[in-house]
Amino acid sequence: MKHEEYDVMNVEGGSHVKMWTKGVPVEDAAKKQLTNTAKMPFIYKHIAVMPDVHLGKGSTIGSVIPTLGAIIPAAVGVDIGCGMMAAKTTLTANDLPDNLGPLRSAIERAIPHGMSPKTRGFKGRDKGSWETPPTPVDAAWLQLKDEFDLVCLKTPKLKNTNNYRHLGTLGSGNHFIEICLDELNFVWFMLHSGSRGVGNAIGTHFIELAKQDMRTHFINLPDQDLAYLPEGTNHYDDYVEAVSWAQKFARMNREVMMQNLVAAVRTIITKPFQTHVEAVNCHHNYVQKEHHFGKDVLITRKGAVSAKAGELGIIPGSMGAKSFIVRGKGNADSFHSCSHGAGRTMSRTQAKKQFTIADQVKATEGVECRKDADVIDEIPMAYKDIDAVMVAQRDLVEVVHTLKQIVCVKG
DNA sequence: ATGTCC
Repeated sequence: MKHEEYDVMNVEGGSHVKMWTKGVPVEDAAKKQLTNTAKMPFIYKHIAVMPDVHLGKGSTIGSVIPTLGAIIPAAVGVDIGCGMMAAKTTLTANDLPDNLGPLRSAIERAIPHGMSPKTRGFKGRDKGSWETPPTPVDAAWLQLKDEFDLVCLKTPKLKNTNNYRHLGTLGSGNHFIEICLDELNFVWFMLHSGSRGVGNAIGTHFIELAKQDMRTHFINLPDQDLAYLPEGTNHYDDYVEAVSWAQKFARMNREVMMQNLVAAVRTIITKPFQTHVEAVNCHHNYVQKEHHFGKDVLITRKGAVSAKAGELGIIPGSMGAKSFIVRGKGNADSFHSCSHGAGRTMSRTQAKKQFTIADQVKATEGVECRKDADVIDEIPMAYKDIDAVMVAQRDLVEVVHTLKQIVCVKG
């Protein structure tokens, strides 16, 4: 008899919750949130929970929510299409300079990062968006522009975002750009970012519309952020179109950044090298139509990665910890999914209270990165043990490469 | 996560 690698939580009046969390801690508050989501009448089969699960807004981060006939915009959230991209190069550790500082500076100069204050003249400059977007941005925007005009008709505030000037920019928070070494000392480029201002505008617009629709139809919910859009309504159709465009923007955002990252590295390392020897570009915060157990359904992955049989994905560790390039095993019960990281064990506020700059310096030894007060919340000790997380999902993915970061740029 | 016109 096959040994099941997941635990099952039964929810009265709701669907099952299958949890790949053996050997990793799960907060009670996260279980409560999963129970609320499982009670929604349009959940298809069951909810799948990844080992990095933790409390989110409305529903947990680190979960896969299959739905039939409705969509929950707050489950996708505001950073629509957030995800990872990684590319292997022909460079090895020996090709890198001893001092990695100039390499980090070159990346910081080449790729806008941090917030984009809309007010012009704020502290004299706008770090987070392009003043004059370079050629790769124009080429990418040409593929997004026509649909952008259509989505603007349904999401008016989209016109007032940075949109074009945000394409190929990092953002802030836990978005980052890294140079890593794999187990054979090959150099990889890796980055984490999403759909910037446009996904935020689309996400907040439809989350608000869904909440309004619930009030109009007197539908009571255990949590306002489980407000949904039923299939067959205009709002549903408009959201599906808009969310899909934001996801396309996010994927291209990462591609453009990767192009500019490679160009920036070439200004420092003059030895010729090839890139994209292996390459992965995956969302971990998105919704799309997929086929599971014989039906076309909507799969919302909120902090989870697609892991079809043979499909490559990226599971980043925290700053100073290992990251993994993984290959999916096509596990049907997980709706072909895996975790999107280690998962937090404490809030950012708690981490800043509990740890010092000295702790962060020690934890990120050997990594060329910021070590100031503003990045203490990213300290590895605020995250679950990545090795335990990988063991808990061994029937979902296998590890192809183990990466260790040596340069990290944060927004 | 975004951006400070909520």
